[in-house]
Amino acid sequence: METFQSLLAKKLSNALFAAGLPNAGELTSATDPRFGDYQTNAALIVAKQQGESPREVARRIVEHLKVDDVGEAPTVAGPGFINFTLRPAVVAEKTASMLADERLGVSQAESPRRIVVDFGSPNVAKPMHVGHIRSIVLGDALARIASFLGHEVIRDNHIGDWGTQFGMVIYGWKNLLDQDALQQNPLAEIVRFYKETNALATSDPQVREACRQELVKLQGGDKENIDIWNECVALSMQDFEHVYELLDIHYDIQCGESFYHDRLPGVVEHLLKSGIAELSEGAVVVFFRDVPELSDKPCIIRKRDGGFNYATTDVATVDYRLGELKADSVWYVVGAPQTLHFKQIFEIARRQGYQADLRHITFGSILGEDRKLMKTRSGDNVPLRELLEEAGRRARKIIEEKNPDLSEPEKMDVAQIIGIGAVKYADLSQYRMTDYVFLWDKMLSLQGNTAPYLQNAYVRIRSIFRKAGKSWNWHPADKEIGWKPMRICLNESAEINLAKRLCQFAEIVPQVLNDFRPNILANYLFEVANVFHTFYEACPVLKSEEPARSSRLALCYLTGRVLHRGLDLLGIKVPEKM
RNA sequence: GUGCCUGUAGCUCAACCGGAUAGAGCUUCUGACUUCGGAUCAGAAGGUUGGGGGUUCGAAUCCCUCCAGGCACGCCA
Repeated sequence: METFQSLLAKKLSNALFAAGLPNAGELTSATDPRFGDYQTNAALIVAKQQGESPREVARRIVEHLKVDDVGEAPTVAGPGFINFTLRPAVVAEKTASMLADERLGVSQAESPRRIVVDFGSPNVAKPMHVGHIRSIVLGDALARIASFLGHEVIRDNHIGDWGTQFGMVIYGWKNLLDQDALQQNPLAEIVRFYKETNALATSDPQVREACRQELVKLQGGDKENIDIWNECVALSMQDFEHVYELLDIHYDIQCGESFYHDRLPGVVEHLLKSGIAELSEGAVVVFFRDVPELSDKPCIIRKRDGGFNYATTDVATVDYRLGELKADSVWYVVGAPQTLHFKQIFEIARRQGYQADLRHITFGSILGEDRKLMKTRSGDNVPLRELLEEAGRRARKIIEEKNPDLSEPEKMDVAQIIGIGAVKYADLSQYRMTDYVFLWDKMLSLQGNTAPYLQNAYVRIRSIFRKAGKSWNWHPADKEIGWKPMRICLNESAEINLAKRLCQFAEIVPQVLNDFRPNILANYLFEVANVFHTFYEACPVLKSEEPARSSRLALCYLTGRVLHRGLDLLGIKVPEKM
């Protein structure tokens, strides 16, 4: 289904051609309702290129614009903008066709790609903490959107399950393990003795050496150490899975660092042979002498002592994803501190001849109310599991206040949906690069740009349909569209505004991937909820006469589906009641 | 020291590849309820876009410079 935007863009392009002008500028939705629904700055750009009067160029373009099938006659305004206004009847038609479309008008990508999305990536023997939220939530939302747009998405959890920390973990397991505590809370106990070992190793060279020996034994395949390692990985995974369940996150593959362990010697050998890497001060190093920004930033892929590091693993990972998984694109949803590292890894991939699209998608930090990195009172990282449980508890409290009549199972279910949704939405509704302040009251508020506000709009719609009776008994999540083709009539301005906004869903969703910004979709959904509420105030639905009644019910239905689908693309669920 | 990121209303954040009078929400103030779930809506107030230069028809956006905060810069991940 073609969007108004792309339809008008084609018409514009034709008009420019017919007027003998170069194709230029862009056609976007209007920045202000006074300027109609869509606008283009094409005349301004062309006029600049050709040294002519912008308004004069605009007039020439307008002469060739044939848009009478969708809108009013285009107007020239301001310095030379051309504004377009849609006719309500055309909007009504489009709205009706959206009703019958399972994809709500969103087109599949013209050239579907195979995309590996690398996000989350927790470390074994360390609990996931608040710092992991952004990677998980962002990565999952991007994966959902890419998948909806028709790409083949492989979600990969690159778990930190191999590396020097295991020397200490194994030493701690052998010397400091408290079996009872391990039974009680396995991961907490592992973290405890890992920290203690770490402290010991820092102050005591003998412990440090012992840890190193344990690591050497592990890497040499020592049976006892391998068993301990396996046990620690399994216990950690249980904890991760619990968090993933709370967050409704599902990976397609979980190729952690250990998965690549066997491949590392081959990787280094290959890079040496091909001349990409060289020996330097005993280590194997890749220099980027011809890349200005990396010229003084070499990348070590094998340490002087023969050990491998995370750069080695990441090169092996690129090999696997591009060489064996045949990915066209890899998205690394990883914090900004690793920017330099990924520049190096991507450059090494390029030198190996890979042409895939490799992206490092960075994001800002989560701050506490003091505007410093969010920590517990004792200065530790905030465990993610506890944070999510807290979200559920707080949501539960609000539900008790606002809607005590819900049944107990409903309360539990709704609290989960609202609490988790609030945390996810707080993250996704803002530009990923800026740091943001984590405020419970703000994200759980029923007012403003929050998940509960959007969920409430949806709940109101569902409530209307419960009252509307059996003949309207379908659900937005149903695969089957239970809606017969019907006429939509748009008379009130609130109806027109709502319908126009709904039609933009298909324009917004693909935009998210331009620069990996789910906040564009979040803001759009907020606007939808907003114009819906205005409509809801201004236009009675159930009490109105036919044909307005059916038409308004259809608008409600479509709004419900857009909210449902839109939030689903962000990984957020909606309750039926709240 | 070098490089990257960030700086927008009192607070939390938008503004898509340079577009029109920089938008929301919270807070404050003024209105609208025998409501389809008022958990809402309508309206008002609130700005030298960190400072200063520059590029042009036009700059929060691009360039230069300074300030503030964060991060990274050869054997941790």
